[in-house]
Amino acid sequence: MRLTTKGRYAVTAMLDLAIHAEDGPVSLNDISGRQGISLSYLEQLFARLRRCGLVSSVRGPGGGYQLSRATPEINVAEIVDAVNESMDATRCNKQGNCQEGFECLTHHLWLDLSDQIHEFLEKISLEQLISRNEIQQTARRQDGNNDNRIEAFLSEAAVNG
Amino acid sequence: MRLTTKGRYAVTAMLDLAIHAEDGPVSLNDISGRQGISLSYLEQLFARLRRCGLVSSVRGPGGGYQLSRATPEINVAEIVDAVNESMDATRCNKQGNCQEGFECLTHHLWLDLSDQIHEFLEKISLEQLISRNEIQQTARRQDGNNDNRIEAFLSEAAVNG
DNA sequence: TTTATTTCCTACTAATTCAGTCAAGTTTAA
DNA sequence: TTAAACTTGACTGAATTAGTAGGAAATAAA
Repeated sequence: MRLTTKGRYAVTAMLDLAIHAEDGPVSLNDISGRQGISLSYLEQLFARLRRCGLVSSVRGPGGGYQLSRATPEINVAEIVDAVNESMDATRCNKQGNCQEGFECLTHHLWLDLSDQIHEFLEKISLEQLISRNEIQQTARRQDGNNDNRIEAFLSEAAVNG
Repeated sequence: MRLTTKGRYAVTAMLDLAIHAEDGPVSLNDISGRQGISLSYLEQLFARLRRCGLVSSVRGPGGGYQLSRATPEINVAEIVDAVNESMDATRCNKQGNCQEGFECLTHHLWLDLSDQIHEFLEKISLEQLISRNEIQQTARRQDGNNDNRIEAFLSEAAVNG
């Protein structure tokens, strides 16, 4: 079992996508800028997310990615599953042949833990995440930085005619 | 966050220790034979378990390892913590500086998940594990193999005088 | 006192995965 | 037609895993 940057980045990016869904397709370049994730790495992650049917892509200028389903219909577990192998805690992939064809002494413990983790992550939808206070604050901070850049660009444009 | 063979072996070995506690100190060689874990690897794991005060050692012939506390007083979480870094799911070790000094968009999600996992594993003591049916069965199977070997040895000894 | 058994300690290694880069493509709106 | 944007595959340095190897120290038993 593992949860690494890969799975964490995927959820973060999907959440960014959900937050900025109103503006049409979101480019990986924008996500990269806001979330501090390298563009090339995002490309790899979204290839998997697309293959699992979680997002759809729009190519060409003005294109980007969109969620395939509404935010209440996407939960964190499936995002992590899409990019990470899984959150399975057993060694035997739940086969029960962990020690010479038989169950190891702790097989059922890890089975229970796997269920526990999966249930927890399954219960959390993107919509629920968006509605959380801390996340809205963080999102505003990230967008604020972006707005500042836009403002700076616009005022400069005004000066230059 | 990760749960690998290291953490799983540690819990398995501690459980083996708990099950055979009545026979006095348990040697790593015995555990290695019963649980199919390499002796050298066990030595590394028990060095950490000893440093964390979970087991005490008796050197010399007939020696081995003993639990430092009674089985209800040892839970799975502390065993995993002793050998694995931790089951912390955040990237920032709960510091909240995951993205350029600020919290990343999903910081609180991973914080909650970490708590969830830790609480779950904390609630499970070695005593609870021992009392589980599947574990008793597995233990009997493992000891059975061992008993067969002892029987074979004894009957051979009888033949040889 | 010797010997066998056991823990203790350090160093090494092959394989895997992570996290990310690089370089070439293809699509398609403007 | 052109450039923005996605797509794909190969590659890489660093870290971690899952061990192995070899010996030193302690100690109970012969």
